Amino acid sequence: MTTSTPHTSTHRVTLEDVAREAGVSRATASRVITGCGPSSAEARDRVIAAVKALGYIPDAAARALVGGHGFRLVVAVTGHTPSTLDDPYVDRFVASVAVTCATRGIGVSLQWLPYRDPDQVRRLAKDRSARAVLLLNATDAVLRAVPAALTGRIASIGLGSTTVPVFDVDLAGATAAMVYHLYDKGRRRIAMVSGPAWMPCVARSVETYRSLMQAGGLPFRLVRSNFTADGGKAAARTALCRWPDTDAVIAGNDAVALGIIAALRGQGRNIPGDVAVCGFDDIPFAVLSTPTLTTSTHPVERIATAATTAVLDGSWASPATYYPSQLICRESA
Amino acid sequence: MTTSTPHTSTHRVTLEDVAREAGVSRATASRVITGCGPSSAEARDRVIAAVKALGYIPDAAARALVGGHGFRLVVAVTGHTPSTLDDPYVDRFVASVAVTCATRGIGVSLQWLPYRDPDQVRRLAKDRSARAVLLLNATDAVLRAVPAALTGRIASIGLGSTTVPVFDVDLAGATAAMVYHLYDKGRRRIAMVSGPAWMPCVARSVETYRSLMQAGGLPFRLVRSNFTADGGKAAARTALCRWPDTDAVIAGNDAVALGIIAALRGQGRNIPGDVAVCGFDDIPFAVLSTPTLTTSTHPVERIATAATTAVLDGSWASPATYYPSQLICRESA
DNA sequence: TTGTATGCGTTATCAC
DNA sequence: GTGATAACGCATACAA
Repeated sequence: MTTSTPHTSTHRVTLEDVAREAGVSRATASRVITGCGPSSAEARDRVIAAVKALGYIPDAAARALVGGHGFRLVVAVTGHTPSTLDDPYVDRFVASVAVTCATRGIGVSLQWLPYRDPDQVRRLAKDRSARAVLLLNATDAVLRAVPAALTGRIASIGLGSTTVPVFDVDLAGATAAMVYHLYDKGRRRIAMVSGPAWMPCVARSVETYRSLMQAGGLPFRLVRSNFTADGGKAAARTALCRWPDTDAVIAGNDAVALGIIAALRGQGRNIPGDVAVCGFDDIPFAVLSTPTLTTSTHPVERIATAATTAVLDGSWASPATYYPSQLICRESA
Repeated sequence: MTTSTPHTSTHRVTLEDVAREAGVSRATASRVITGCGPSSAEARDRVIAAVKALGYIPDAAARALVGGHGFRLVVAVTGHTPSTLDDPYVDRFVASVAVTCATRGIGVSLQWLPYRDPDQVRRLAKDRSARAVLLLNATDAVLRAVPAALTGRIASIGLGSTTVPVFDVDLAGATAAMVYHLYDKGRRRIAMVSGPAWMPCVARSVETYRSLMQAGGLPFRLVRSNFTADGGKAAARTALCRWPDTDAVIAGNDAVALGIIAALRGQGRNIPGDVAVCGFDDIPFAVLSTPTLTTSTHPVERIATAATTAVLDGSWASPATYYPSQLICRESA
């Protein structure tokens, strides 16, 4: 069963070698390995044995060439400047995608998608090396610019469309849980410091907050910010200047929440005594802040893995998949 | 000069199309585009014009197939468990690499390299889809297992070898600056909470600390930990139990430093009054902690970009490149 | 079920 | 300086 030719270290083992070792043709070996097409049990066993014996690894380049599909997954992040990519959330997402891709022998590349030039999505369809695309912070304009050629191999985190499925955390549920939690704690003048208005995913939080406050006859107090601690500091000042009696703040993420806490304490306010603050993401340092931060989990890894799998396999169950976020009650609210 | 066949949106423009448009052979078109081989000025102009007119993008898969090289950069992180990959530093590094790779049309994949099985590096050489490799937290055993086939397209962050160039932050310089800073502030009983002993990069910090303390006739107080806040908490308790009069602690990173601060404050110690604490990395939350954290910068993006470029271009100036870290003095030390 | 033959898009080796 | 032509490794339509 073993060929007489020894393995020289320079020689790469190819499908031809496997077929010869198994005593079958290349076609049969290929069918067994890909799992597509008919194959007898005996042939299958022999091919599999040969694969293991020779340590065969399919050449992804050749597969991509004949298959006509690319070999890298592109993560495109919409934003106003290239520094949009310089974000811990993006980092975490990309790393998760990179892990999921690794087992399939493909890689990830990360690029900025200018807010001002949504049509750049089309270039991704032209580039044959791009096997699939994952959109982050996509706007309506970006979604409209998605060419039909990308259908089935593109997904979005945040906002989706009829042709682009969306995978994200259940922001509405998370926001509702926070509002209820604060209400239970006796808070009635609850403000929200949300992300920038142009980010579509922000709307889901804001709308939930708005409808809940309205239903309860409570005041609607919204301040727009970015997703940084500095943004949180500024927003806190704005909010307390505008509505001094605010007794709770829901922040867009933990960084913002920590910025808000810093600003509030700087003004002599007691957290959570005077103002309760809660964040979103449950970053590692949420448990290290003073006070420790009440927040809600963000299953970034699950989202990244699901979106990657969907876009690579080219099939998904639903046009919209939202993963639950869990409220983590600590000291700040 | 323009062909009569219109561009159907489904048809991908290939080198054949460019050659036809330019009125030359595929070979000539290829020579012009790659820049390798002879070509007349006229042929060059016509090919370049055709490329622009048709919006031609070379098929990377075909290039990789004929060239024999891969199309993805593999980042392999050594550690005891797969959760080694679940680290903000790794995330940040991978994202930076993914950005640098994007402009070259290739992708990144991230995988765990088991501490117990260093020989798994060899598999990367077998896999033709891997164009280059970047090692994180590589041990001596891993470095020894690196096959010759990887020479010229592998680099390491942390520890290098004669065949594997290293790119990293100047940990020795950063540590020295911290020790001097603490000394200037009057601290004399300075402890260090380092990363685990098996991580070679940790040695550079420890050695610098050791020699400096020895030179100054000061006590050497080392506690091993991991790079998490919980690890920092435990290490702080150990250190203060062993050497109650410790008046300063140098932590392995900011997470550890914040854990140390939390533990110390829990024991009623005043920071920096009783004990000065400094970290490393200068994470965004170093400025948000109470007290704000004295730390040192970590140019992860520069390191990642340099290593990626070196390993992709296959050439580098020096076998070891260390980037400076800058001390950031805040309240904690 | 299996083997034969062809094509994927590019680079490189030759003659010319 | 240029143009045929042979690889590169694999998947698949087709014939057996």
